[in-house]
Amino acid sequence: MKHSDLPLNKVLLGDCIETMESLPEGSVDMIFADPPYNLQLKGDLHRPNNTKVDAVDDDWDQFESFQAYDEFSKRWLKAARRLLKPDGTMWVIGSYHNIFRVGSILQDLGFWMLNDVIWRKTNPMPNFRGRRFTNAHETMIWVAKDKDARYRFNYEAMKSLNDDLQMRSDWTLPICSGGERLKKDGVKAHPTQKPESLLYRVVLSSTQPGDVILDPFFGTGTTGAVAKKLGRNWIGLDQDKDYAEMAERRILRVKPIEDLELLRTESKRSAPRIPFGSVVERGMLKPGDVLYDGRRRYSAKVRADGTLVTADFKGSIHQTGAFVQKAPSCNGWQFWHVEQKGQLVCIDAFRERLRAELN
Amino acid sequence: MKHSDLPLNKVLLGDCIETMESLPEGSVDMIFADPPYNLQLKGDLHRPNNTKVDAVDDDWDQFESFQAYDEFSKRWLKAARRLLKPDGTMWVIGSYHNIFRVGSILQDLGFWMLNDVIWRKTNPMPNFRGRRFTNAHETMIWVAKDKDARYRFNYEAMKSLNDDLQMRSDWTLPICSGGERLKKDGVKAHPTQKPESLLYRVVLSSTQPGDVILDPFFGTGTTGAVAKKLGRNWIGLDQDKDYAEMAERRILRVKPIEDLELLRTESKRSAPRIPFGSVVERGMLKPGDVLYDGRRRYSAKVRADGTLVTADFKGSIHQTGAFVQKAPSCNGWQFWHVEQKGQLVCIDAFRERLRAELN
DNA sequence: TTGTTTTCTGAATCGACGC
DNA sequence: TGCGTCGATTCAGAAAACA
Repeated sequence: MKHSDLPLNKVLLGDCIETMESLPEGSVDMIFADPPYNLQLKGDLHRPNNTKVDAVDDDWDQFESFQAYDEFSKRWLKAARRLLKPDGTMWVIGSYHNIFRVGSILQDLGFWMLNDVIWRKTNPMPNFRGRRFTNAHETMIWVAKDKDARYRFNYEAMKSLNDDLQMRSDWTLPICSGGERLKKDGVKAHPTQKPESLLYRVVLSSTQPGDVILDPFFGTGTTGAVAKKLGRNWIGLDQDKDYAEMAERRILRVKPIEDLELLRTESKRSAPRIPFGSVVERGMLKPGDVLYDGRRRYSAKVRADGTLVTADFKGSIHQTGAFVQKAPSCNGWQFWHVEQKGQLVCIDAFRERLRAELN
Repeated sequence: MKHSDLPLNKVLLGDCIETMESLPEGSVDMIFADPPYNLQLKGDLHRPNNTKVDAVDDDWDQFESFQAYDEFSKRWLKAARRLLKPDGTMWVIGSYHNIFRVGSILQDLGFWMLNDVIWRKTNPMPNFRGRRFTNAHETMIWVAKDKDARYRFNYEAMKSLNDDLQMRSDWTLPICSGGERLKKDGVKAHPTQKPESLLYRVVLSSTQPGDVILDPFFGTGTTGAVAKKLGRNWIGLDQDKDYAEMAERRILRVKPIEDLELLRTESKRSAPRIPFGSVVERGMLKPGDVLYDGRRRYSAKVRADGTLVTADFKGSIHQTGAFVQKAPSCNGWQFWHVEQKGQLVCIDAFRERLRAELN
């Protein structure tokens, strides 16, 4: 799949399900969807008979409208699943009115749940009647296409964004207001415009520059604006011409971050692999040098071929570390140290030095 | 319905669905349920230090399929619905593995959703493999029996509990540990014991003294312990004799609180931690912006993930500040400034602004 | 006795790659 | 596709151990 086969960085007007079905299979890296939940379905539904409405019928009404919502959800989620690349992921946001239905259907369709992420609003609408808890959050579900997908998660970038602590499943962010909120004739243009900060974190966590991000319920185009800012491609679907025009105008004004280096998310995972043997080969350690664990409980000797040897074991730095600790596994780079000027220095420092040479 | 028709303040041993079906219809004011989560774990998980994570692998959490789990859920939820008084409410807690299925079924059965409430854990288990966001919350769904029910919500009590601000739908509470955690021979007695603080808030918000509270998955009896403490009646159902005995012994030791004022939580919380990443995410600084120290001796560029970069270093605001000064450590918030209208402004000002939003 | 450091643990759907 | 090998990965709070 080449990007050139896709209508990139524009809004496609029309029914989102039909549009998705017309786009090439397995072509999209990530989907962000903010589906409607207040469908005005009642008029379209046919009760099996025309009997007078009573309490029982009320229940029936409710059931039938859930069923209609489920049908709609299944259709667009199936179309979305078809569009996703095998290792692509999808985010769906909703509230308690619809998110449980969406979540169940996602599981039924074979999507694999990675996280449910809570958007905690710093400034939610208060509850006026005092009959419930202030509804101060929305829920996002993040899924991979299936259980074994090798999806993208920019762990280190998320950790950096959170002061070097793992990013949690609850995100505290304000709602979209002030200058960021699109207005038309002085009133808000769209009822559910999402804040760019929310999309920033979504996009930064699960895509890389150049990826294709699709939003089937584009609205005022927050997904596109953030995608452009972060150097990703976007495709917006919407059936409302006014929204589509507003979104395109909005995104036109967005300036991408130019220096791609600033966008690159660090991933230790993709750092070049350094075999321990090269540390010996390069003379940073010599055969016969003695390694210790951090507290000098264990020791081992370096051999010329980059293995270690103890009184009763021979093997890689990892195997030997695991053996002396009687542990199932061990990261030898972190475990072993060498004495330099009376201090124990972790051998991982040698690996870092070799990596720096390669960069 | 008189209370005398009910087996109050004891644990009923056996299958919870059968037991519920044997109790009188419309007799219970509130139900709190912590059903099996249907975790689908396979293989062991080790921490980075090679210790094994003690996961939930109990028989009662094993279901063959989503369908089997749904059938089970429908059965117990129907039985629970029959037991509830017309104006009673029910709470169900779960995680992303099961809560979407439970939520859908609740809606299908005609329950009326009042809130979904997020329990944010202050001290969740971290994510060891770095492949997801740290799963730091669980979800509770609070429902009335139907749309027009005149359910109980102690609005003022909740507001008082929250420093005279409306109680929100996200609750920040620690997990159950330390002395509160029931142990048997030194190891945790139950894999999923809930903290009493969580149940305090549930019970205090939606019941009044003298009410009957039923828990169909009683386990070690946290619901009963809190109910007794708060002067409510409780009924616990469980099929495990050991758990039942442990719970009864535990509740026997509980002393009811006479002065409810004591339950007020002093929540003059310390200043919330603001990661530098949020300043970028929120657009207060943009990737590529240049930061200087107060005397413009050093400069660094902001990256998209909230790290800084200089000619020969990349890292957090603190690490980078320390590096350029060749100092062992540095408070980046105080050290770095940005030029605005020709003036250097300390980036700590941004942190203050974000803190103010969190009030 | 008191302050400091180390250890332990909690509802977890938790790898990638080559042969 | 299945299996073995290599290698990457943790935060907060309480309790225990130690100084």
